[in-house]
Order: sequence, then C-alpha cells, then structure tokens
Amino acid sequence: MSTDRSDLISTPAQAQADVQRCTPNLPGFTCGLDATLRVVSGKWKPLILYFVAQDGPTRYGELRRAIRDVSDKVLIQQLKELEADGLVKRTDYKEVPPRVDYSLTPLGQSLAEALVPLCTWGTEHMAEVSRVFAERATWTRPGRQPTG
Amino acid sequence: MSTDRSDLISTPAQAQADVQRCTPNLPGFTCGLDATLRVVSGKWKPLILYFVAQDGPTRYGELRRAIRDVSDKVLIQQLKELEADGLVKRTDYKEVPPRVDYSLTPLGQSLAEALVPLCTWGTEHMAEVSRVFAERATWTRPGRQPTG
DNA sequence: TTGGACACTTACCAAAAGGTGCATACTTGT
DNA sequence: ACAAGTATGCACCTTTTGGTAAGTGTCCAA
Repeated sequence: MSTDRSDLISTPAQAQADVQRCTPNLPGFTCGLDATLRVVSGKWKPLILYFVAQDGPTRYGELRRAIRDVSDKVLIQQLKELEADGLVKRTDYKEVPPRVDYSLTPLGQSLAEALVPLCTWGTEHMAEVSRVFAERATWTRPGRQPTG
Repeated sequence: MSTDRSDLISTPAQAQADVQRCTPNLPGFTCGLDATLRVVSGKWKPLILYFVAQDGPTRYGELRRAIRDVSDKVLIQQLKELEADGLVKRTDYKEVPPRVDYSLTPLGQSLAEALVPLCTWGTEHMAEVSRVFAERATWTRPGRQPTG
C-alpha cells in the first residue's frame, strides 16, 4: 500500500480501502499516540511532569511558583487530572497549615522517560520553531492580516 | 536542590529561589518540551504526522478518510499549521480536478521519530489509560456527580 | 488584631479550538 | 443533465479550555 501510489484520482470506491488504517485498538483511542496525548495535553501538564520528574516530591506552592504564569485553579485542576490518570501521586500530610506534595507514580515516570525525546527535539529545533511562531503570530491574531 | 527537602513550610522568602527553574531558553518557550508540544498540539496533528510518516506522500482525501471523525475545516487547518511550522510539505500538482499531497519534511520526520516512544508508551499502557478515562467520563461531565 | 502563608474551592467570563453546512470550479461516469 | 469526486474557503455556532477574583479555615509572626 505504501509502495504503489501510481493511482492519481482515487476511484469512486477505494474509499473503504484506506479507511481504518489507524485502527482503534481499544474503545476511544485511535492509537497509542492518541492515548498518550490525551493524558499529557493540558497547557501545563508536561511542565508539571517534567518538573516533578526532576525534583522528586514537590510541594504545591513550589510548583505554583516554579511554573509561574499558571493560576491556582488550573494548576490544581491539571494536578487532579494527572492524579486521576495515575501519573502523579498526591501526598497529604494532614498537617496544619496544610502540607501536600506531588510525586510521579511508576506510570508517570515511564511517561516522563518517553517524553525525553520530545524534549530533546524541541531543544534542538527550538530556533526554527520559534522563528516560525514569531512570523505566524502576526497573521494568526484575529483580524489583523496584511491583506487590509 | 533535589537532595535536601527537609524544609517543611517554605520561608516567606525562598519564593524567588525555586522560581525560574524551567528557564526560558528562547522567547516564548519555557523548555524544549514546551516548544514541541506547541507544534504538535491540535486534535489531529499527531495522527496526521503518524499517518504521513508511515505512508509517505498522502493525498488530502486519503487523509480525510483515514482520520475519520475529522472535519474538512479542521483537517485543512491543521495541515496548514503543520506546513507553516515546517513539518509537512504540501505539493499541489496543479491538475484539474485538483490533486495535492502532503509529505513530511526532514524536520517533520525527525519529529515523527521523536514521537515513537510516546506512541509505544501509549500502546503499552493503553489499557490502564482507557480504564481511567472510562471512569472519569462519568463524573467529568457537568453536573452529574455521585455527590447528589 | 491584622496580615500572610498554606492548599485549595467556587462563580463567573474570555478565548481558543473544533464542528456544521454550504459554496467553489472543474471533470468524469451514468 | 446530474450526481459524485477533487481540495479547499467561509460564516456561524458550540464545546473546551484557561484565566480572574474572591473566599475557606487554620496557623504563626508582627
């Protein structure tokens, strides 16, 4: 299928042919990548994972200050989701004033490892990526295109 | 810094201490992972990359049918962004009826390779992930929690 | 006694992302 | 002549996501 591509315009049938290439292996996910991304998508999740992976158990306030621009609401929210997804473990020391920290579960650690290549890629190609983003920033913003 | 965590409640200062851990290397990105994710986030982008990586140059219609639940508008949109980000190359054969195909640039290929571990991770842990997601689906939906 | 730190929670709102459906211009098959 | 297929564009709308500002209860330090 990936060899012979001499067909130019797909025949009226053949539609069914290339459907189902990325076959759902389990209900809800189209493939492994899909599953993974559902779990890491969230504006701050990768940063959280990355930070906790490096620092080990991290207190809420630490994270809060470290991530900077994140708000309490969203940080908590993403931590909860990560916890619900079994990637981080929340430890409440039941002290007062409250003390809580977050660490990675084994699952979270394995994910963090799988993220390393992405991290590397990003670092290596950051220059190109940010250049492109800088340009796009101009015409991406609503209603400010060089057309008018 | 990751060794001694004997401090319990952070002192009124020290706030500045753990700030700036994930130091921005370039304007706009907090780290490599951040850069990468900005480029791959989009509901269908990873699937597109993955598909094109496997199949080589892929016609629009093929993608459209293969990805299934995606709409034209969004597919086109994501392809454009991927193109603008230098990950895919659009080839217009200027024929009529139109013929266009999409392939990976070298940059795109390198990214696709970096995605492999994520893919693997997702595949390996898909069972756990989807189980958790199934549960969450119940109480995540607005206003139907087991509390009431 | 006021104020800040701790880890959250809630109500409300804005922006981003995604989806629907119709339109294009041209060709091929029926 | 008409439907279907080619790769898109556009207007409009809903869903999802993220952000803001306020409040909770308990403690300690000034």
